[in-house]
Amino acid sequence: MKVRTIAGLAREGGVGVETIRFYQRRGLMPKPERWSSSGVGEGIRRYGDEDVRRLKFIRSAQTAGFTLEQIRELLSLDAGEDRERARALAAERLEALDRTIADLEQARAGLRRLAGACASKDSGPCPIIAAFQGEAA
Amino acid sequence: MKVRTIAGLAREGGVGVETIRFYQRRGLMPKPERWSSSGVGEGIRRYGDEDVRRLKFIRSAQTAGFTLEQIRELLSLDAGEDRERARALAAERLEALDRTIADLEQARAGLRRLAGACASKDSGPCPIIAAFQGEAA
DNA sequence: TTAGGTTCCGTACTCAAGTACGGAGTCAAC
DNA sequence: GTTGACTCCGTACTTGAGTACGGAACCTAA
Repeated sequence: MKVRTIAGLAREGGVGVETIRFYQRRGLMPKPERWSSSGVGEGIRRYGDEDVRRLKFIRSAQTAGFTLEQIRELLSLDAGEDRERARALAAERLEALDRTIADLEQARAGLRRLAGACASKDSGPCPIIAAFQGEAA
Repeated sequence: MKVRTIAGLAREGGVGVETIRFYQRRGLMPKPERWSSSGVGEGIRRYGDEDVRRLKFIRSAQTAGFTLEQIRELLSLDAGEDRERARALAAERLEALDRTIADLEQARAGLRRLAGACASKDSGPCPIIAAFQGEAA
């Protein structure tokens, strides 16, 4: 079980040190005990593999569109008994995500029209608003 | 050419009045002259169909992931001569949009796994972190 | 002509998700 | 046994996109 300092954890998680501290303040990441090798003073905190997994989970869940607050709840549900709640959160997000993806695909179509309209080398204005609006809603 | 007050424009554009004012301050929407029917006083501003189109464009462009600042530039390019720049903006956004959609589709797969893992009615914990992380990067 | 709803404007506040800063403590290597 | 990098902590600042507020001017219908 590899251990790392906060900088190592940050590196493996692809975030900055300050971000981890921020997650700790928000209750998303634990603050492991400070531990001094030389027995003198308070020492520093060390992080294990579990912390890396947790951090990576946070990043993926964020990509899925969960807010940090919702992620905090998911994490508190992990290994808990409330499957019902976990499923509800997932289902709700799944629906929103599908809507978002659909919106984005519509937007992509508009953008292609726009790029196309401005592509031909002949000078003169390309009507951006009209091109992008197209026949879309 | 129908005219409307700011509230009418807001309604047709599906935004709040304050949002339009905000866009005016940011230079995304024009501030038409104030016009008084009775000739007394300064009157109020009236908005036409062009303003509705402009407002709807802003909303679609936002969905496509442009920032308001980039949208301001696009609008200034509309009917301008700089096709090159317009195309560059569109292409860049198109690329980012494709990445985003791909990420979201990955996230959707994770979410489905999560929903599935917590779906079976047997009690006991469902390992949210593991389920969502799955085998995804 | 007056009461109400709107409009106009400047300024201030909100929210999510970080980022930055500064000083004190800790650690590892030379 | 000191120096230079890293950690810890609290607090403050940032960014993007709005929202809210309050007072004065304006407009419309009764």
